[in-house]
Amino acid sequence: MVGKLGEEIGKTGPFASLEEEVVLNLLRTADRLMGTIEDVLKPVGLSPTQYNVLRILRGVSAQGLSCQEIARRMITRDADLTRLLDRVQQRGLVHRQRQTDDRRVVRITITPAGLSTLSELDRTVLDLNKKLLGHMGDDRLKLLLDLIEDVRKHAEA
Amino acid sequence: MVGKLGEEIGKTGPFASLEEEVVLNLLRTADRLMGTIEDVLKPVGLSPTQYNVLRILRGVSAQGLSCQEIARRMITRDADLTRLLDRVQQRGLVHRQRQTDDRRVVRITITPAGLSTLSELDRTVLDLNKKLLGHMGDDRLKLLLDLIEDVRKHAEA
DNA sequence: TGTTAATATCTGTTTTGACATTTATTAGGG
DNA sequence: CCCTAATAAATGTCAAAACAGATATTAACA
Repeated sequence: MVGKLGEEIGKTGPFASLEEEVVLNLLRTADRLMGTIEDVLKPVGLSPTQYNVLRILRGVSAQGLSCQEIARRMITRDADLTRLLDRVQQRGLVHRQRQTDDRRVVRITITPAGLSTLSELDRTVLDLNKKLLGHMGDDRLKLLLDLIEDVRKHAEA
Repeated sequence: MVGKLGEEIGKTGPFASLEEEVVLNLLRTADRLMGTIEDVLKPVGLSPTQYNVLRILRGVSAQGLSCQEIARRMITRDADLTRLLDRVQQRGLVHRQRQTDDRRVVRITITPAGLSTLSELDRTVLDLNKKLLGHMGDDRLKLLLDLIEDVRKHAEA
């Protein structure tokens, strides 16, 4: 029952269950992936969350999104989107404007500077993903995707 | 090419590659799992990292571990283990003692209070893991484990 | 219409994380 | 042995996350 992570982290006893082994493996794997992503973003001074927000904004053309729409789409949750946006706004990467019809919502758009920062990273990120997962064939990747989505849907419900 | 996460987060365009879709799905799934884990740990006032450290220490019997051994085994990396240990030590959950033969290393052991805190959580955590992944059969879980380990080994190398 | 609830975002405060540096101790080569 | 490098852990400092609560605006309904 002790799998390869069990050996690697020096654990002597078994995992409490197969489910636990999968959860811990998944968390550790995600942490390591995030580490490599941080490494490639560091040179341009973006955190993974900031990068994620910029990419979300690039994907929605010029009309932008409200804060809560951004929050909903993010890969990792962030309790304090306001100040995250403060920081990228100060660097000129996004633009904020209060909506006129509903003055509660603030519409966020990506600036040309934001777009250019992103495009600098596109090739690097593409290469990184290939480097991280390219060794697995497409069939195994599709299988993995199917299984992961099964987990995620259950965890998000 | 646009998978279910693509639909869910409202993305209109496709992922840049299958590899990217897998990476993003994996990160988002891990984030949601971590969220539910935080929720069950919150009542006892432990962070996931603190809980992880205590479990590592429980697994190695009484002789304990050095700081760097703990760091190596952790699920998520932590640059500041010293102060994490400060906090759990102040709560009486671990014990610190400098080694006599090599006075550079500090040996950390879990206290009875630490063990009892953990055992309070065992049932809850077991149930949580079942709730999160129990809907997938063992066969699919084993398949997922195999695929995830393939990713992790490559990412850790 | 007035009053309360709901929504969207922001702010204040405290804790935690990140990063670089520092101290203490041991190991190794000349 | 002495000097330098290597290792283990701790510390100082600053940025970012967590948590609670506040503000502004709109919606809902008696």
